[in-house]
Amino acid sequence: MAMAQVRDVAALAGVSPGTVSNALNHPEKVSADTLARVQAAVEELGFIRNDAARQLRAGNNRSVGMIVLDIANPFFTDVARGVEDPLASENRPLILGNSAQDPEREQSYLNLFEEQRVSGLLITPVGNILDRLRRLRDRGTSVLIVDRLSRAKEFSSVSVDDALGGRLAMEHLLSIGRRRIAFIGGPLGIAQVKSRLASAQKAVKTAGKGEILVMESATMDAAAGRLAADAFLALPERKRPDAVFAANDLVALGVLQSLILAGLKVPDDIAIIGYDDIDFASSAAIPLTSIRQPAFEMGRAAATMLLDVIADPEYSTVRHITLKPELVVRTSTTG
Amino acid sequence: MAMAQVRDVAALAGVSPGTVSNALNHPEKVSADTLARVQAAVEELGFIRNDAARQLRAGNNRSVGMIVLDIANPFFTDVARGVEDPLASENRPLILGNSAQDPEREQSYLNLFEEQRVSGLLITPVGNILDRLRRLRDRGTSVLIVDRLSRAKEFSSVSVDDALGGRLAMEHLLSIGRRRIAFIGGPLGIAQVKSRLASAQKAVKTAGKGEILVMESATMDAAAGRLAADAFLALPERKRPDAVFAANDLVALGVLQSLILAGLKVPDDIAIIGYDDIDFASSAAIPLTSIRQPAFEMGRAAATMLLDVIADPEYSTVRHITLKPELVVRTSTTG
DNA sequence: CGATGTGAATAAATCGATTTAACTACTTCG
DNA sequence: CGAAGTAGTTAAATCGATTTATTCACATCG
Repeated sequence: MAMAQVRDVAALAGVSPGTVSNALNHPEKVSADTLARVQAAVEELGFIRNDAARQLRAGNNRSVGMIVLDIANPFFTDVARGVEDPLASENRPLILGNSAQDPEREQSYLNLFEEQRVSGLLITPVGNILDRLRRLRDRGTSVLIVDRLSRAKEFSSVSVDDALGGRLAMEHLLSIGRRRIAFIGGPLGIAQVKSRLASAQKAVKTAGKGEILVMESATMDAAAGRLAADAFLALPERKRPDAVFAANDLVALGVLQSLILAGLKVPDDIAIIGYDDIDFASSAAIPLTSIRQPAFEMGRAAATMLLDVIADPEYSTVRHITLKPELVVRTSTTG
Repeated sequence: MAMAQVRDVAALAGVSPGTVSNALNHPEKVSADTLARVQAAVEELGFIRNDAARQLRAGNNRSVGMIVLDIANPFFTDVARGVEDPLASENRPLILGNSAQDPEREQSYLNLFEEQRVSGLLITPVGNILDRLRRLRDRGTSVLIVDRLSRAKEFSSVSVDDALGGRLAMEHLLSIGRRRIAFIGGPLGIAQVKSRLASAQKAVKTAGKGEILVMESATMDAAAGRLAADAFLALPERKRPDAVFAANDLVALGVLQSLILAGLKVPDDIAIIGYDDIDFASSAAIPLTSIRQPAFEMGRAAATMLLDVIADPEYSTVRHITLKPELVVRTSTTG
């Protein structure tokens, strides 16, 4: 009933507590014989070490904290899955927090992680938390920004090239002969959305043909897509766009739904391209062309890089990894 | 640079470390004056307590561990979101682990949680881990099973009534006049699937009309749905089912996709009902009728119940909460 | 042969907060 | 007036592992 401690293990194995600790953490410092006896004793007593005590003495926590923007968004769960593996293989627990885009929740997770003295932090920031991040870093926690190019540039980051994504989408639509293109997404204040739109507009300018109709939305879900689609469906037919560039797949699916309901043919009447390439893009009634964001790979890269920094905080310099999105062509643009 | 400790705070506030601790943890035991001075000192030094030390002395960890089956499944992320709130309001961190249905990963998270002496554990078990759970419980961790009715009945649980769900689905299909119904899902070894199918069959027997064609699938994703649909589309028209009961929404969406591609009308030719009512069910090209599983509520109920048990482990008895699923009718069954 | 070195084990110090028991300075009341 | 109680503080013990400095036994070598 009473929980076994090192001293119990030591007694059973006929050695001192210090030796037990060595057997567990530095097996090479211990003779083969004692190692075996200690392991047997651990097994017999079902000893599980008290991590709080270990941590207090050793000073460092093995776990890594992660704060994601929205756990309900498949994109972020993919990132999280990518993070898991590299950490697991170093036997480092991942403490996952969901800020749900709420700066208050973000703060409270930061408090938690600071109290726990986590060795690393992966974060997609919401609020203005540069100071907090600096303090964490000064106190020994390695910090890495995910899916944002930190403006301050003082923290390493892993992100996806939104400008490239916007250009790919637009060039594709232009290449299949579309000229009146509706961009749906928002709010435009979000860096990602802004960047995708800007480079889409630049692509139009470069090509010297086509025009973009910006339809800002308040959210980025299917409802927003339906709303926008219904809006342009109300226009006289010759004023309607012949293609839609949706800032994410949820919006694109909403658009698709409205168009089908209205009896229009996709892509013949209106082509649609989404963004993210979530699983549902390919299994939609009309499979959706999309810009694939390497979410899983981003998580993996972030975790790997973080582990490097943790291993050698002094040596490591600030680095920014930018992954490339790619165009995935499906039926919704090339029936 | 050096991290502030209680003793620094104490020195600055002109009190003893013990008083600082009291001010932080039992404010009522301290005069208003000292409380203010301590708080000011904490603020000034940016003191953040070392949780490992706290935990070691206090003996208990505030955090709660959770092991989900599959973080990529929207159903489980909804459960997790439901869990978050009640915990957050008691200021208890949630450590989220993803077993990905792998017993090994499950074990490694159990090890972690045991080392951390988490105060509570929410788990949807994969492997045979009754012994581990018992040990955890004996050592003071409150254990609660999520989305499974623990066979052993010795652990409290929160789950959804699959038998009711299966019946609701089948009664609905029968009530709109469908008689040849394909059940698609699998593997049939999974308790949930088995239970949904069994009660669907029972509903047929009770109604005295209709028949069920069981199509077992290896997985529960859109691809499995497409596969099954293609299989029955190959049949001569009069042998085809007039309705599909898919064991989850992903499968249902796959079926829908194949049917539309084949030029069939949903629901006129074939009606479809899914299970889970994930977000994408309502935003599909043809909005999907489904059995809504209260995932968020289940998470919420689980967390609330767990907190009760943690608060009073002696008093609390084993309880099993079973939530009711409900039928959500959309276009895919009643065009 | 005595000095030096090496591998293995141990005793004791330590991490940083919380808690217990003891102490003070005041009230209250029989 | 002295006993008993109370509110506020503090000194010191404590949680359970890891680590450091030390000891010990034994081998190696000039």
